[in-house]
Amino acid sequence: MTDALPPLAAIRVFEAAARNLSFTRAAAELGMTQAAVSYQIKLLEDRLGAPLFLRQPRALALTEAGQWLAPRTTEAFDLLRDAYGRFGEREEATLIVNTMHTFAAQWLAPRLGAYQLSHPKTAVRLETTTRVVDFTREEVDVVVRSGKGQWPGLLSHKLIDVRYTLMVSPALAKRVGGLETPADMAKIELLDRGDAWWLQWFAACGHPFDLPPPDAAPIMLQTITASAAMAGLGGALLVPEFFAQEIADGRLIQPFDIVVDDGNAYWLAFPESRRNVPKIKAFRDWIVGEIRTG
Amino acid sequence: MTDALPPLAAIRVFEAAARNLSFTRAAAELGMTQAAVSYQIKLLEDRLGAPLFLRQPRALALTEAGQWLAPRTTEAFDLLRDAYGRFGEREEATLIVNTMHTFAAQWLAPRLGAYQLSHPKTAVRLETTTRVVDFTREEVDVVVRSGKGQWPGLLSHKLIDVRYTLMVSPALAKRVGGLETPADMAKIELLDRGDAWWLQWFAACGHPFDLPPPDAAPIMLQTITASAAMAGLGGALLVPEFFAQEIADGRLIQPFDIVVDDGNAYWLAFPESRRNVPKIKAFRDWIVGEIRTG
DNA sequence: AGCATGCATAAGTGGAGCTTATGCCAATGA
DNA sequence: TCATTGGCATAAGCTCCACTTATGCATGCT
Repeated sequence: MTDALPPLAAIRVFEAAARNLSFTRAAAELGMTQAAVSYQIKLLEDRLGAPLFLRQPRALALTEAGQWLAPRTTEAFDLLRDAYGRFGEREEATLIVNTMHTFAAQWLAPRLGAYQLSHPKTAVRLETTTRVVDFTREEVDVVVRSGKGQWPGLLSHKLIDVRYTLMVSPALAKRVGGLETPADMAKIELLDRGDAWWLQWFAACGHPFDLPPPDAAPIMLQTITASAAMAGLGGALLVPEFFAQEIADGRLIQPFDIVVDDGNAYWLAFPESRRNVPKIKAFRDWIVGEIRTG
Repeated sequence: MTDALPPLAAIRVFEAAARNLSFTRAAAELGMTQAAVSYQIKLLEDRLGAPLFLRQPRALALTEAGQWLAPRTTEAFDLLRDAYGRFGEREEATLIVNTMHTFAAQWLAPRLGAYQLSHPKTAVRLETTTRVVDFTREEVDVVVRSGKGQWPGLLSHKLIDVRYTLMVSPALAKRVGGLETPADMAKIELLDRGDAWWLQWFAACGHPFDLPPPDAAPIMLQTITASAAMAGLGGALLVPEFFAQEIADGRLIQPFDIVVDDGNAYWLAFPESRRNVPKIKAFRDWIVGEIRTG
């Protein structure tokens, strides 16, 4: 395809001039000077080899060639103006959030309803993955991931420290006669006991303990592990912020104050270059506020 | 209308990249480097606040935003490409020639048929005016006008010298007993005798003559004056080239060799800037050839 | 491993696309 | 008739942006 299109700048100027039938008004509309319009029109006429306007004393008129070209050009520009004009609004329509399963299930999902209510114009699409997403390869607006919060090109906000503590169901604690000291841990099952956090937890409580061999099929999903714990099947290491409601309801209790932590945290992150995109800014403000107010 | 259109150069590059799903191929199509395409796409994405492409290892893909924008953009560009692509061909379709009445009637019109046959793609529209046309104000491709052939901004080709000579019908000459010497002129009527050329003509033939007062209603159109002469109503001053056929047919005769001339000529003229427009070039070549070959 | 493919990025540059300033023409109006 | 005004053309000069060149990096292929 021999792209014989004349310079687009000239075409745009022609479109405005033809619509206004005035170089001066076209210049005003395009935010440039009348001289620039005159220059571009001349350029286009030279390029096409035919005059497009008749310069009559006080009035500008299109030649036949111009009359033929003008409506077609305007039609094309109307399409562009419509598409790029509605783009912004369209873009605000959906926000794609990618998080880890646990955060989505235990923290975000329960709160999303409120967000949707306060931001009716944007629908949140919540995706969960285990793999780390690459913003240049996948279509995601913001992510919640764990780490130290330093990712090149990304702006991040700390949400929740990654800290684990022991949780059991009150019924289980009662059945084994109470969990008063770490030594009592021998009385209960350890859920998801392949989890390396158990090692740290026992180290932190200063009580030597022989960890049993890991389960054949580790669970590794806090939501499920927590369900097992609530069912009284054993003790689980869980992030307290994720189960605040369960503790408040009395479905889980935290027998010891011992909390382990490796310095990682859950972070909200998104490309630095998109920090001013309204829907992203709105979501960030909301989630940071939610964290602050508990 | 807030013309929030992003830079058109970026839009054009996006259109090509989206169509090719490859920055490299788009660059080749647009005759620029891959780096330039990458730059423009980034510019557009920054401007819109949303990525348009997913840069996957060996394959480029459009994001949802890109998928929404691409077809609309391509549609607009297809319109432009179609319009500006067909423009040239359309432009060749008609040639507007503006001449003086006499030249059109006596010289051009009889030959136009042959031109149309040899250039079937362009229709010639022949307009005649008395007023001098201004190419910037009226829609005309070429003119034939008389003068010295020097007009700023115009390119001109000399066609025919403006020379007048006496013509009468053979019947009239016979009726008055022949026109042998200028003295015989007293025997016939002078057609269009207000015409200043008569003064020059009598001066040139060296024979004193009292010009009668001008007609109440001067004709000033050679075609009509010539008709009157052919009808035997008197002698007329006519441009010989315009009446070659009538002389050949014996409908008019030129009794004396005396010819007057003020240095003016009929010229073909058109804007210098349009000298390479095919239809103009073709017409000029043809008319110059017709003049040369008589 | 090593090569090929394809996009990103940095640095540097040339010229397109402006602006400012001025001229010119014709219509308008006192 | 003369001054005024509206509107486009033109010249000169500058600025910045759209490019190129060169290189890097990641991935997939052989």
